[in-house]
Amino acid sequence: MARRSSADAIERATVRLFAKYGFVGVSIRDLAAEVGVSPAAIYNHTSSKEEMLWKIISRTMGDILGNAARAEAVSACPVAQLEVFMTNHVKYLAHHRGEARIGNTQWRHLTDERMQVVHDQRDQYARSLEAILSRGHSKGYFLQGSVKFASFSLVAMGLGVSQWFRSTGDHSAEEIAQIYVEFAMDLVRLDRDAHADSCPDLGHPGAEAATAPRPA
Amino acid sequence: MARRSSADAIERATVRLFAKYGFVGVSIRDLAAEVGVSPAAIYNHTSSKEEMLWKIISRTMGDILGNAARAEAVSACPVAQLEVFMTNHVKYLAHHRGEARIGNTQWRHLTDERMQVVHDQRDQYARSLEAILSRGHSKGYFLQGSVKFASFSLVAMGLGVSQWFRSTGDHSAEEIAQIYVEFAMDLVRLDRDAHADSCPDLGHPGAEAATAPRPA
DNA sequence: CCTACCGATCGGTAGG
DNA sequence: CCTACCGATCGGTAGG
Repeated sequence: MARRSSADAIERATVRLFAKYGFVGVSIRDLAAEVGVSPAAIYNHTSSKEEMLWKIISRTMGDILGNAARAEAVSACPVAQLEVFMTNHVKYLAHHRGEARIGNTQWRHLTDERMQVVHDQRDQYARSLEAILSRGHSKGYFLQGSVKFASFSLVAMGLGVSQWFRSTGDHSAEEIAQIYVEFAMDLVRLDRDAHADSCPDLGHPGAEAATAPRPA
Repeated sequence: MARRSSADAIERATVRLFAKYGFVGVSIRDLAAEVGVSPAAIYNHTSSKEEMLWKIISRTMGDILGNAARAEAVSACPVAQLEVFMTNHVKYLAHHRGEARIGNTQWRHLTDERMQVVHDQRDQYARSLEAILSRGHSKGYFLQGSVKFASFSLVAMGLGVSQWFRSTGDHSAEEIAQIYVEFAMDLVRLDRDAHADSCPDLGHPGAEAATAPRPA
């Protein structure tokens, strides 16, 4: 795992330390020591500490909003959309644990305008999942009517993954994502018969798993 | 809402500010200014800043472990235990939002031994929920076999509540707890027939809701 | 409960 | 990328 450049090494150390000790709990001197340069050298790669935080958070928010957009684009069927959304959600948070922690707990240390941007993006992410659940409920695929709370729950479940996931554990991120897709389908109360009867995109990815009778 | 004493006012301000800006992001001077005393006066009520953090976290962990113990004691039936566990979980986290945030994100700023205590308590909490799910699965009430991940998911869902809940919102904590109990029963795939057939504690609290056919 | 202060550390910069 | 340093702020204490 060769460090390609100081910029890279600094970015990686920043994510690791901000995630562990928080933005305020990490000094420029801590970062410099971790990378093996002088404190002043950090400022060759950034204009301020807050800029480092913003870089991490804005990239992360962009990533997950991209995942959400791809989930909505994958099919006209809310079942397929939910499956892809949840898969992306869990896999991203498992593979970007530090970024997830930072994005969720450290945005209060951004300047006011940036804090507002992040707040709006979080809102947009939750609302895009909520929209999937709403459409599925309208079509009669998802019997669960509390779409707002269901949406919050599914988002929170994924954030939980970012807290305990270890790539060295018994399950890969892929396997965990599959389990969480199953949890999601149960939580929204997928009606497999209703879905099989009127799916607008027959044969979409996961349609078989979503309509086949469940193993006892 | 009269402040009964400075000690009380300091404790409340500490929870509020630690939850919002983090342990390292709040200075003794911030706390003093919030309460309206001099910085030095804070030390009439505590021996150190870390002691203030420990007081909040240890009390909170004790509270939720007590909730978990009461859930296991309420009945011999895992369905009743899960219902009570989830109700307590959601209601406590809705009513102690600041403490929940602090307990979940600020324990890294405790001394090593205290950090270990909190780590063990978090483990114990998750394992007590996991034990309920395991017993329910063995008895054939809960069809979901991924009890570890289901347990993590239910804990994370509750932590989500502590992030967005407002007592001024459309739903009371009680109402939200009921919805989340429903989510939990769906996520573990409660088999209502199996439960009605062999519940070891017929007539336990919630048994009716847990066995009655679901409204369409 | 206060004023006044301790040494240490902070984010950031000057100058090379 | 470095050494050396700036003013500000930190947790905590002395002395009353």
